[in-house]
Amino acid sequence: MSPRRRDAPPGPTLAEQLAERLRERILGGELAPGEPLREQSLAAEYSASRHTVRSALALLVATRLATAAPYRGIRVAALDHDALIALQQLRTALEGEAVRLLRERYAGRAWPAAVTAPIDAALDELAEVCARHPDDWTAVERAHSRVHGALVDAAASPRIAEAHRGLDGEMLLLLLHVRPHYSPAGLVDEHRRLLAEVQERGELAVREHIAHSTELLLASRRAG
Amino acid sequence: MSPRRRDAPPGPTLAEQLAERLRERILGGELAPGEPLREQSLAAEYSASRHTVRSALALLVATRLATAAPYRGIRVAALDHDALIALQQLRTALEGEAVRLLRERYAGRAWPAAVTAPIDAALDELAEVCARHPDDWTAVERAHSRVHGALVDAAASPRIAEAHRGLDGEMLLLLLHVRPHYSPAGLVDEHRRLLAEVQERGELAVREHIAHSTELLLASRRAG
DNA sequence: ATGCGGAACATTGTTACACAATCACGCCGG
DNA sequence: CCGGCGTGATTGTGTAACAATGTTCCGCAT
Repeated sequence: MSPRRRDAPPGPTLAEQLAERLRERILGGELAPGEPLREQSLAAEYSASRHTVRSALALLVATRLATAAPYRGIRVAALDHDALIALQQLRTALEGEAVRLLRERYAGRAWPAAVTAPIDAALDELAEVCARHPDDWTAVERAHSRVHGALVDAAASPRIAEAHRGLDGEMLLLLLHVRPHYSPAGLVDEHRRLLAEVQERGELAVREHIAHSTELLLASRRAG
Repeated sequence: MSPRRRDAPPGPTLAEQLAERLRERILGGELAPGEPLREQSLAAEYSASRHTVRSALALLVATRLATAAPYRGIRVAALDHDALIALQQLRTALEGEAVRLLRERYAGRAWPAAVTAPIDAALDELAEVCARHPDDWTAVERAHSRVHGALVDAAASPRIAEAHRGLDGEMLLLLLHVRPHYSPAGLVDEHRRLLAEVQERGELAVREHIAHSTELLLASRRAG
C-alpha cells in the first residue's frame, strides 16, 4: 500500500543488520560476557568493511550489550553483582512509575480491556512457552521480557517505555548467564500474581516482584 | 602519580571531542533544533574526516541531542509538546525513585550531612549564578541541572543516576528554546523549597516540583 | 627466580578516495 | 493541478593506508 513510512524507511542499514545479528549471538550465549569483539575478524566473518563493523559495534555499545574502552576494543558486557542491583533499581523506577501513571489515569476504576488485553496476551504467551518449551530458556526469557514490556507500554509514556526497552537486552543477557532458580511454572505463577495484584496494590506489587527476582538472581549467582 | 586510570584513559578520542564541541554549540543555541548537521561541511569546518564526523554525530544521537534517519541525515533534536510531557514523566520516574531510595535508606532519620552537602552546594551555586548572572540563561540552566543531578546522585544508584544524566542534554536543550516564565529568583526559591521538603514529603515533593515546571514550560511554549 | 625496560606485535582511531544507495527537488507532460 | 522522471545532493559502504595506543614477551640486572 503506502510506498513507505517516514520513520522505518529503507529497511535497516547494513550496520544495523550486523548489530542485530551480533545481538542475537550475544543473547544466545554464543558470545560470552567479557569476550572481545575484534573489528577485523568480524569484518572478515561478515564480509563487511571495518567501518561498518565499527558502526554496528557502536550500536551495541549504545544498547549496553557491549562496553567500549578507547584503543582497547569492545567487549561483550559483563554484569557483576553491583550492576545487577543498579539495573534492578532502574527497572523498579520505570515499571513503578508506569504503574503509577496507569492507576492515576484510571483512578479507582478497573483498567479497560484495551489496556489489559496486551498484557494478558503476553502473560498467556509466557505460559504457553513455559508449557511447551520449558527448556528453551532463551524463548522463556523473551516471553518474560514481553510481559514486563507490555505492562510498561500500557502506561503510554513513550520515554519510560523506551528507557525500559533499552534495559531489555541487558536483562536478557543477565538472565542468560545468571539463570535464576525458577521453574518455568513458578515464573508464570509469579507474573500471574503480579498482574492480578497490580491494579489494586500498584507500585508496591511491582516493587515486591522485582525485589523477589533480585533475590533469586543473587542466590543464583552465588550458586554459580 | 598514578600513570593513568583504567576507565578514563587516553584522553578523549577526536570523535568524542568533536561531539562535545557540537554539543556545546547545540546547547548554546547556535545550532537550532531541526537544523541538519551535514557531514561534509562539519568535516571541512573541523578539518576532520567524514568518518570521524559520523562517529561524533552517532554520539550525539546516542545522547538524543540529535536525531538520525537513514540516508536523510542527522538533525538537531526538536522537542515538541508530547516529547516534553514524555520527558518529564521519565524525569519523574528517575528522581522520584532516587528520593524513595534515599528515604528508605535513612528511614525516619534525617539524611546525613555527607548526603545533603553536595545537594546544598549545588543549590548555593544556583543561587549564586542567579544572583550574579541572571541574564546568562545557559549558566542558570546548567546550575539548575546540577541541583537535580546532585539529588539523584545522592541516592547512589548508578544506573538511575546515569539515566538521569542522559536526560540532561535534552533538558538543557528544551529549556534553551522554551525558556520558562521563571525569574531566576523564583527558580532558586522553588528549588530551595523542594530540598527543604523532600526529606519529609519524599516523592510527592518531587512530583509537584516537576509537574509545576511542566506547567510553566507548556505555558512558555504557548506564549511562543 | 623476580621485576624492570623496551622492542616487536596487535588492535583501534583516523584519514583519503571512490562508488553505490537513497533522498530532495525541480522540470516536464498530461 | 498533478504525477512521473531525471539530476544533483547526501548518506552508506568499501578499500587501503597510516598514526596512536595497548599488549605481549624477551632480555637484563638485581
